[in-house]
Amino acid sequence: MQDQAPAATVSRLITYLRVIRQFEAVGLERTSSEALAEASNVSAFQIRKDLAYFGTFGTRGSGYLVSTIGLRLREILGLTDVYDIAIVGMGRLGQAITDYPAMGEYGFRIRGMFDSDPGKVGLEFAGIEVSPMDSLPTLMRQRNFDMGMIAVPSAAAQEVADTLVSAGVRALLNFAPVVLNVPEGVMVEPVDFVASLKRLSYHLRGKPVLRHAARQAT
Amino acid sequence: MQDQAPAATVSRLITYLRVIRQFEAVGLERTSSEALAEASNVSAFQIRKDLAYFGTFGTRGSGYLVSTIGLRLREILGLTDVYDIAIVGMGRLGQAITDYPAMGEYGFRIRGMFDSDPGKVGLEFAGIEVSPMDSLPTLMRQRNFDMGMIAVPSAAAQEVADTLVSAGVRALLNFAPVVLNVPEGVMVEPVDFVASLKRLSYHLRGKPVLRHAARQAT
DNA sequence: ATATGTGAATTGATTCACAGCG
DNA sequence: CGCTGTGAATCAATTCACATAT
Repeated sequence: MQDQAPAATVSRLITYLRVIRQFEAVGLERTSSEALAEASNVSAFQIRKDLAYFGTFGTRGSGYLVSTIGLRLREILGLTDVYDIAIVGMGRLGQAITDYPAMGEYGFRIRGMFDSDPGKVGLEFAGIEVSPMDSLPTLMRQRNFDMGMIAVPSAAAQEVADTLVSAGVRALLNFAPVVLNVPEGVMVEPVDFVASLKRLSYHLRGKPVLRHAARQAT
Repeated sequence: MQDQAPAATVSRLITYLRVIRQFEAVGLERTSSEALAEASNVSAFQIRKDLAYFGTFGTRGSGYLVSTIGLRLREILGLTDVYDIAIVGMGRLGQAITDYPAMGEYGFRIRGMFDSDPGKVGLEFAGIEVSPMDSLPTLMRQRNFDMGMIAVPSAAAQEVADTLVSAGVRALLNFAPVVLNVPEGVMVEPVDFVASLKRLSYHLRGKPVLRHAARQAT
């Protein structure tokens, strides 16, 4: 099962599912590519093309059933499975992720917490004990983590990624602002809101609401 | 000054600048498209093409000067300016952003905090007092926020976006997992790590390390 | 009659090959 | 001679138009 669909399509499918969930929440039963397009800010063409990568969903002339498109989207995105996750780095960020509510709504389960700081080892968050970093390979054999979240300082991120990858993890969420080198078949998703701010600053460059004094950025 | 370069190019420029900063940190003076490519995980072609959108940077035959490419990247990305930011929603997420250290390294300054909850109004974070939501238009006139960060629950996000936009803000960082509708010229950057997890689950779909029991996702 | 599903056309981004400059 | 800068070629994604199914 190779990734035939473009990455942009997958990102949009995630949006479509969000919209469908809103439709489900208000009890809507039928919808159309037009209605989905409206709520997702894309064209109806785009939606039909995106869905077409994965088969046929609706009935011509009448549209889509909210329930079936919802189920199919969940299946396509792999959200009908459960994923066990290891967080590496239990500093402020790691701790914040721990009790983030929205994750449990899907099958994302945090099942391991690691830190190289002996002061952190043994602490408990959300009922899970922090293990020392060097126990990761051993614990991996028992718990088979599907995903790893890298919440360590930039300087340590590549080493953590290597450890996770050699333990068999093939999906990494990387909060550190560095490019990770991983072998073919391993997927890295960067999460970096400062990078997003920089995309915004590019958008605003040269036209601030108020002209500010120039300043040397570091 | 329209956005001539593709969005993907801008994202890569941010990566290049990160690499250049590492080069600066170790005192490296010269580099090449090849070296940058290596450290950024892209092709040397891509780097030269990306830079070419913005002019000429290096000297043929010898490569790039780390200092000049660093300066040019900062200029292109608008990072030599200062941006005043309003955070809306001072719940856990808003508070966490408040004392995030990496932001001050660039010219991103948090200058306003807003919340509609009277219990939050008047509290102080990082030396800034939380103002009531309805004072945003007034304060906007005094402080001219360049960017808005939306850290409110999904249900309130669109309304907050509308308020910010009509106050004149043209760059929004949206932490709520909803699609925001904004007029032409306003840029929205979504930040949603659960969406990133879903991209990972798509990557893993049907091939978990360990086969898990099926489960109905919501 | 209506809205999906899809081949064809178009647009855009990436890759390449090499011309141009130091 | 080496490495940048760039037009041309390839590849990919989006848009369109319409045939198709209900």
